[in-house]
Amino acid sequence: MEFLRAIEEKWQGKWEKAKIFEADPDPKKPKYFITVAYPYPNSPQHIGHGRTYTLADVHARYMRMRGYNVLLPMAFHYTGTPVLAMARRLADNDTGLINDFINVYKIPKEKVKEFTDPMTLASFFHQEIKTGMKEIGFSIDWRREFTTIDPHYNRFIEWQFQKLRKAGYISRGSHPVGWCPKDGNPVGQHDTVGDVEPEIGEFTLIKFRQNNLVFPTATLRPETVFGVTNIWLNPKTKYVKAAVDAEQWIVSKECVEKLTHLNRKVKVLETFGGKDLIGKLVENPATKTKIPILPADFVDPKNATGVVMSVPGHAPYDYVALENLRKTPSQLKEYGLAPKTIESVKPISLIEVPGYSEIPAADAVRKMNIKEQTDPKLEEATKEVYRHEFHNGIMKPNTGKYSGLSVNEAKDKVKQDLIAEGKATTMYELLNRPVLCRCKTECIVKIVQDQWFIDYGKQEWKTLAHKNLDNMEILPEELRSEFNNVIDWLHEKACARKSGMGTRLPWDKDWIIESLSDSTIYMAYYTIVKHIKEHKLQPAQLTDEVFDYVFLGIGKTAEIAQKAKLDAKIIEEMHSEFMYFYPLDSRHSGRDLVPNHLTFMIFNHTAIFPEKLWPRQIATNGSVMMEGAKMSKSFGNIIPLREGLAKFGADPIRLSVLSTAELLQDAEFSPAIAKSMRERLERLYKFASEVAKNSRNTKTSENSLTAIDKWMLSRLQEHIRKATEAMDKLAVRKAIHSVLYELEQDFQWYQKRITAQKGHKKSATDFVHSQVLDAQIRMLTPVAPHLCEELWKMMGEKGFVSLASWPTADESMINIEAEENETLVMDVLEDTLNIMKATGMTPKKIYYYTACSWKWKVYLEMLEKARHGEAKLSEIMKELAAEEDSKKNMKEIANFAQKALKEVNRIPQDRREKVLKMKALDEKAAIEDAKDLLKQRLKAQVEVYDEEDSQRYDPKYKAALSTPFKPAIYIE
RNA sequence: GCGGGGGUCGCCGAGCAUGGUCAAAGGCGCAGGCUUCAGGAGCCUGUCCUGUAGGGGUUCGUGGGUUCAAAUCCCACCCCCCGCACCA
Repeated sequence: MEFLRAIEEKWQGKWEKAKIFEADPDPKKPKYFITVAYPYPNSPQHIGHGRTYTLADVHARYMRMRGYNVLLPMAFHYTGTPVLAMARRLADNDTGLINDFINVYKIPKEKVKEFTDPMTLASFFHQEIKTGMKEIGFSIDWRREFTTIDPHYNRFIEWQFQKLRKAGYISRGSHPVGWCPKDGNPVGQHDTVGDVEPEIGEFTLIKFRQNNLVFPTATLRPETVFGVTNIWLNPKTKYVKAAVDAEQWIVSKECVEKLTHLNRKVKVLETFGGKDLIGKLVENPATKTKIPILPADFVDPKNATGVVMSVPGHAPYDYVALENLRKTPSQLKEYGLAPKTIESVKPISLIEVPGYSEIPAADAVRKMNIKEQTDPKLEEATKEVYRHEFHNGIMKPNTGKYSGLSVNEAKDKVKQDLIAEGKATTMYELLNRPVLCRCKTECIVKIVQDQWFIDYGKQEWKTLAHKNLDNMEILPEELRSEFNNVIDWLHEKACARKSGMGTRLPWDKDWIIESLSDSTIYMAYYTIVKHIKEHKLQPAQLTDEVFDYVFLGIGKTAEIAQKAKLDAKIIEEMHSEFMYFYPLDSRHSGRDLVPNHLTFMIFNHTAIFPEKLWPRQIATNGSVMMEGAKMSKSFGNIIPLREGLAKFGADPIRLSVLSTAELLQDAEFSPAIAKSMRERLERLYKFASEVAKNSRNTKTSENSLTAIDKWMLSRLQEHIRKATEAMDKLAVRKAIHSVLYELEQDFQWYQKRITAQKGHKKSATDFVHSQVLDAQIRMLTPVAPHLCEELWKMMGEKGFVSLASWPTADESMINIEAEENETLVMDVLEDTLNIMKATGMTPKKIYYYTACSWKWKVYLEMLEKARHGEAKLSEIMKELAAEEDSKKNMKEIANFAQKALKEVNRIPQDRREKVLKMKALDEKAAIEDAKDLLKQRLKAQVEVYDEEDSQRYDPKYKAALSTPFKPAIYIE
């Protein structure tokens, strides 16, 4: 362990000193520009974060070895509420959080106290994260580092927003948000107790009237207005009569504040108990019928208006409440209701649903055996009825012009019509209430006025975004359809808030641009920030005109430079560096950013840059699981990255997060995995040391290589090919498997073979070893760069392996025959073992009989036929019969052909081609060659004969059973 | 609801895009053996059923279909996970 850490530190030092990851424009080299979503410095990074960044680094390192001038920069996202919220929670003495900081992150108590200041907190974690990134060996060009609250960056964002505004993509309006009335702030998921997302829904308020008095019943199913039999009020709670805009409404007392937040003018005129209104009649605006107001305890005054229309035919709650009322005459009496009033209230059926009776609500209630209106099962019953009615329900004739429509269609039509006729209005309400703010106050819905939006809903903009996406590579490709959907769905996105850190809207300084909106095109900023720092430019010098020229080539440099009090040369330099590195070749992030940041990036690029500068690739990855649970702060199961590095080493951690899962999947991490990775690397190191000792100056001429050497080298090419193909798709797991495990398997077979083989030349072995190791080290470098640098040096190579080239498969070393021979040996061994198992024999001597030449000839002819479709026995027999020399043993041939044909027809096409290319195999020689190994593994004597060998020992006449690729076997 | 991903031999998990070499990689677990003073670990062998000759049978969520041939292609259904915003 100490040893690995020492290596890491050593090479990180060397890289930094040699500045090998600092990328400047180089016209002689193709460039490759990779960025990863910059981190929020509000807590230390953990191993989960490490995955995304490591993947990006591996990508960068791979492309560098493929000969590209790779730029991988990094910055820090101070914008918005994450940093602020963290500081505030600490200031509020959130003990859980403070404990995490002290115990999990091992931050000194004294230091944590200082974190109530957001800037102190941010800059501390900024450095912490940066150090971690260095310790894990990311190949970042640190000269380009910045934060999103740097005044220069603010200028850049201002420029971006002016551009968006001029393009007509900024709009303003009001929209509903979850809101804490006490804090006076919008609440999102992370602001609520239990991290619940406030779900905002739109209720339809249908205006039942009593003369001029409006009873706004809140419903999510306006189409059922035709089945209303009564209105429910909660008799035990307070209601008010209030002037709402130009009308007089009856609503629950609790509703008043909500209406105010929804921008209605509300003035309470009178307060009274719900029971005071029981028994009064109101008119249904849709049917003009007069219906009574009845009492129901299930009515929640906190939900919407607290006034509810009753549709007992289709709403289980209403059905049960009505039944309850009917059965308790005492209640009727209490509220002065005549039994006759109740008797006349009968469920009305207005929707026809297959599988249900006239009264679906009654069916559901009976099925679930619900007796009381307070039964929680009613929730489920309601959902069930609704689900069926929504999908399969048809409106009945008693719904007038909606008759025959599906519920699905009628729902919206009824709503729109009622609103248009002034018989209804709408009200936002939380669907999953109660939602509690962290301050324990119940949240409500507020309509925020004059909110600024980026209008991703614009059709022509969507078209551009689709165009970009269509020409982009998406890794993994499976997510493309999700991007397509997100582009279609997005609409106005609130882009500024009144609090937090960041850039102020240039035209309305009260607002601060929020973090998902100031992080959409910043990749461009990396290409110029180097110059800003180098020349110590002032923010004021970065005028909109300067940016226009640098990024878009608009204007004349001399004029711009003069106005900005800036050297024209610097503007040119920035422009050409931008033009060199842009467009962005690859964008990395966690897959959770697909529906927001990544898609915003696409949109904003298309809005601001010409098509040739749009991003070319997006690569996303899943998260890291720790013992089955997602690694995240709230679960308390995190391992801070730096702690992991100290414990397991950088290369093992890199390997761990990338080798256990492919892009889309979540990766499993555990100390055991990290440990086994470390051991795997240590074994490689040990082996490499051995090889290094032996293979200095290994120069072996090709002709001293034996079959098994050629086999190993041939296999090596296949592994190189596979690893390269995998890396091109960022299937790092696959690549690692190919390089580390599959290659290793072949290599172990090779070792077994040469160990068993008497007199295998050492020079050949050394040559093969060094070939394998050379390729293996190169291919492992992107994932385990530290160890590989060390091995590289050990192998006597000069310079950095980080800058060496990725190996390419050498076609000339691919040896089909050697591979087929070896496959034969493996098959023969396996078959023999199988026979031993089936018979329970312990063999003394084993005889193999390889197929004779005519069998091969027939076999190959069949293959040739099969190449152009299925080979037919009759055809082949005819042809064979025509041939002179085969006439003598037609019966034998027919026998064999029948068996072989079955084989031939199920061989895949590419293997057929291979076999045809190399013709008959010298099976006898192949087995002879592996005789030492076979003897050793089978613990028996081994003899090989050609089946037609007259000298053969064959007491059981097995030889005739041989077929190509399947020698006959006799064991005694 | 809308959208996305997924259901593989005890468990985890490849393979499915380009159907055949798939009873289906690898790891874990389990069983036996070797090694070690011991502990850990390492190595080897086995691990669907069945068979005294390399074979046969039944498997890849469920049910159909296409094909000489399907874990792999098509259709329907069931189940699980994730996202739906002003919040990163």
